[in-house]
Amino acid sequence: MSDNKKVYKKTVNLPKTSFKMRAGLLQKEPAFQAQWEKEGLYQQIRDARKGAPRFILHDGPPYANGNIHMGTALNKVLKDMVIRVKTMSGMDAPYIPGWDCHGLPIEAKVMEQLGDKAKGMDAKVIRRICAEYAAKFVKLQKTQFKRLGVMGLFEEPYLTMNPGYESAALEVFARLVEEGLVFRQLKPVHWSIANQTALADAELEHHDKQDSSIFVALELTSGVAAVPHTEGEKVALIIWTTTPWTLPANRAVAISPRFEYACVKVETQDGPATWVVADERLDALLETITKTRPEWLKSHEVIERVKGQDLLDAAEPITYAHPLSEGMTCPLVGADYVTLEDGSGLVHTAPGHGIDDYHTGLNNKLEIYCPVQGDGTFDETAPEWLQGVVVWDANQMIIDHLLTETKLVAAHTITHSYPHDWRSKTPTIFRATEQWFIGVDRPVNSTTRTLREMAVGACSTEAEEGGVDFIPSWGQNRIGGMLDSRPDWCISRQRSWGLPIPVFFNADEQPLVTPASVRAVAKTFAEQGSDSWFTLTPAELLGDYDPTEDEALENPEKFAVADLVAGSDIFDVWFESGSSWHAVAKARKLVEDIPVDMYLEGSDQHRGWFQLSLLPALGAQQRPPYRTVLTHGFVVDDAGLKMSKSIGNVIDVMQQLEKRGADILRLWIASQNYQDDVRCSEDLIAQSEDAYRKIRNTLKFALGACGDFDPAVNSIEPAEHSVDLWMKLQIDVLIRDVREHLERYEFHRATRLIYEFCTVQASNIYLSAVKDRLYCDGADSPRRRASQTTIYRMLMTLVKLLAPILPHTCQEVWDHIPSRSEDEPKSVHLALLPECDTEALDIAEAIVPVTPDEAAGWSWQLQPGPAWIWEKLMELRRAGLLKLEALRHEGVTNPLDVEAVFKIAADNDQALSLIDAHLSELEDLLGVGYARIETVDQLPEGEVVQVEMLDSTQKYATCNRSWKRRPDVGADSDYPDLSARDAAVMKTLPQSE
RNA sequence: GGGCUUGUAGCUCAGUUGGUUAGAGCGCGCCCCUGAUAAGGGCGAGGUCGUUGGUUCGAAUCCAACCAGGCCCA
Repeated sequence: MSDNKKVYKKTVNLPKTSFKMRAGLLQKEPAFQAQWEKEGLYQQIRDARKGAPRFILHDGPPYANGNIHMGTALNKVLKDMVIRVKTMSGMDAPYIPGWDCHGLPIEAKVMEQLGDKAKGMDAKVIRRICAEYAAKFVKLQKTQFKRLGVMGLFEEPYLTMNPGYESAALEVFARLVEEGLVFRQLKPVHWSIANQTALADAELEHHDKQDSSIFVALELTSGVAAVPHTEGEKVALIIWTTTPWTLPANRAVAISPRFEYACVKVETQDGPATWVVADERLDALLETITKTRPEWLKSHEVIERVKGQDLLDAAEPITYAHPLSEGMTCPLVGADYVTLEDGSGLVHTAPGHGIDDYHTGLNNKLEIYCPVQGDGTFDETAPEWLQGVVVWDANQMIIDHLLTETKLVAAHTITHSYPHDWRSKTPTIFRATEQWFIGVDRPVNSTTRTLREMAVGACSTEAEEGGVDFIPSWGQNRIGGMLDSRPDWCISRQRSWGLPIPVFFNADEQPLVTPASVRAVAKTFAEQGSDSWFTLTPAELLGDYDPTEDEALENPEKFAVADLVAGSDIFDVWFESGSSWHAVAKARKLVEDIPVDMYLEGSDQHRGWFQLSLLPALGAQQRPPYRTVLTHGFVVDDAGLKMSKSIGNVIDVMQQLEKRGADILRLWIASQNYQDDVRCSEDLIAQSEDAYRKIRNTLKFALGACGDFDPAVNSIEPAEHSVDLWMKLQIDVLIRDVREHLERYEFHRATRLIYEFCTVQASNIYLSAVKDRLYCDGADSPRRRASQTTIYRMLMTLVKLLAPILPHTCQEVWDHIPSRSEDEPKSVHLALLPECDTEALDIAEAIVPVTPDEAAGWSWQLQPGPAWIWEKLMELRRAGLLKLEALRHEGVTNPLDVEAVFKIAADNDQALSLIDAHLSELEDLLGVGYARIETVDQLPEGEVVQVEMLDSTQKYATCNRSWKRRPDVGADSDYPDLSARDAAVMKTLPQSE
């Protein structure tokens, strides 16, 4: 560098900012979070938005167990971005995070830790340990959520184990009792033998299991006339089952009235017989016999085929001898769920051991019989040889017994998918027990409609009043399908760690559960928590409740409070979290009444929280709890497979947080289309880190460019034809489009627009173009100030649009903005999103230019608007850059050593004036030293302006200050090594020597 | 097995009511700048639009089947 260059360097206005490119997020983010907490930013926002329209995003409580994972982070950050966008849109959007604290996973974990010590331990002691366990993880997860930059009322979260919450959940229960939706019934439920409890659907998972698949012949005891057979020979129904242990509870055989059944004459080693089996299943049955006991079946022949309906309509009803209970006969019944996919087309029906069987049992007045006890052993009502035997062991015993009795047709081992208890990973059974239910097909007292009807209605496409919006819209299909088919909701569990179902039993084992009795318990719980259920007497729990004054009781004299015994069931945890719209949204006065604005959870919650919040809300208040349901997909690995420890493709969120920082993770989340599954890997997050750097650098450059700019003093509107006007247009387009995407919660579109804006419009084009004037124009020159005005506008736009996504970085930028205008708030998080100058946009975009041909059809002449003009100029830029690239390969590597020549036909006045007006802007957009126009007689067909790039190293001298090679270097004799502009600038500067 | 859903360059995403040669940014490769420097600029190479069949003058787009994922069930 020459001495002169060194001298001039000091006179150049280089970027000036203390904002560092090195982000240091790992140190800065916790510092910002501490600062926000100290300054009470959340409360400041509440105060600032007091009285503004409310937006309530009601938090679905994560389970207070373990560390958060990537899915939790995705969910919380999406919620946080929604809250922040709404807040910055001027709404009052408080956020109260919550935790689901009760339930089996915690209890199981605690029991596991206690080991043998748990035996004989008092329920209230176990509950205390569970509460401590839950509290520990609430505290842990709270720290983790805050580390993600999630903003909310973390000092007062809602916990489902808080007395106030428990009491409020009981209030919801009281309403459901009042509406006649709560009932008690013997019903087969999924039962975990290992945990000795009924399980909710959500507590099951399916794994492969080996079982015995058997075919059994059940001999007819009456109605044989309906089956063609040889007089005097046995007639038998062939049934199939993979759970031989349920045969003691067999009470019927179900067939389909629609199918054809074959009457097959067989000769076996046990003698002759006629079998009834579905025609379509006969071959499969014979194949099984051939494979398992080929000697046994000597011959077979189909005598005739009869319709299932005909068997059901037999003059003398068909009955058969129970396979295990001597002397018992059972009926043949019809059912529509019989399939021909496997089995024999005749379905073994045990109403105490299966849901379909149960319904068939109800329809046909069969006994709901269940000889299996909670520990999985047979009770004293079972055949003596089975009593005390565990069902899994009973399978083989029963097969052996059937073989001895010559009732077995075939048996072999199969592997099939079978429900397992998600905690103990052991297979579950269906077992009929007395359970509490919320009925979905019972008319709700105050409406005559059923819960199912109301729920399906609220979620249907015919968006009636109070209908729910689903984002994405197929959520409606999904929840609708589930609501159509869901059974009554079994809300009771036989465990300790939960909210007790406030039921008392009298001496006759009759339950006391009325709106008043439930509310009495709710009152006690509000004061003393649900632990009181285990420490207080029923009289104390019920307080001043008096059965004789309870109109809901038909026979109050039978319910003397002193003689009552408290029940031992607790609620399904879903009932608790499903009451949060009342226990939190209403109780904390977030809303006057439901619906709240939004529930936002993963798509698995269509069956979970969305549905199990909808039902109680409809039951209690006949309206849905939410206006909008927004769902997101799951986090999967880079190949789209689910993350699992066994595959080893899990990306740990806290590890990423400690490695890269929250804003990187947030940017990654914001850039994903969450409606689908979200792919995640180390590399994919690393890509967001690159994007972050680009954004950060753009912000840094803007801060540096405004280092000596005070908007209140130095603002100047850009001159006509300046590239600043183009930039202003781009900013307005950005604001318009980004806000549109944000309003639709399409963060990934908004994020991409902002990012591409930083890359293309800002970095590649505008900032590169105005560098020369920022650096070399006089510090206070109008042209430079106009660019600064534009850059400042760009900076404020970006920092506000980005604030919901990158709260820490934007706070940092905000703190570095020099001479930030007085009307701007102290924190960017108190600011409003930028407004688009729609008027300017309309003017720029609405005036559409037309070619003369196109104009022919119009009655008036259209003028090209700025947007169109700039589009043409940008095309010239692209063409010029290509030429520049070609020149570079010829050895002219520095564009400042190049002059751009625009060739225009001499008679094209319009083009000449257009290019002339924008000549200096084109010079900078191309980054060349000099640009000029050259008129020519004619241009090739279709060309209006032709751009050429010429090596000017031999033609012009280089300006030692701006480094541009141009003809006006040396024009000022005082500064022979400077261009005219730079010489003029130098003369305005105070002489340093 | 059933319900809902997804499949466009290595990655993240655009692709209007079916209509020229399927786009962008990143990443990658090559080049340049050194006054945005743990930065910046330019150019370029990347795609049988999951597969197969069908409708159509014409399909990434409409239909069907299949394949591979995901969630929820059985």
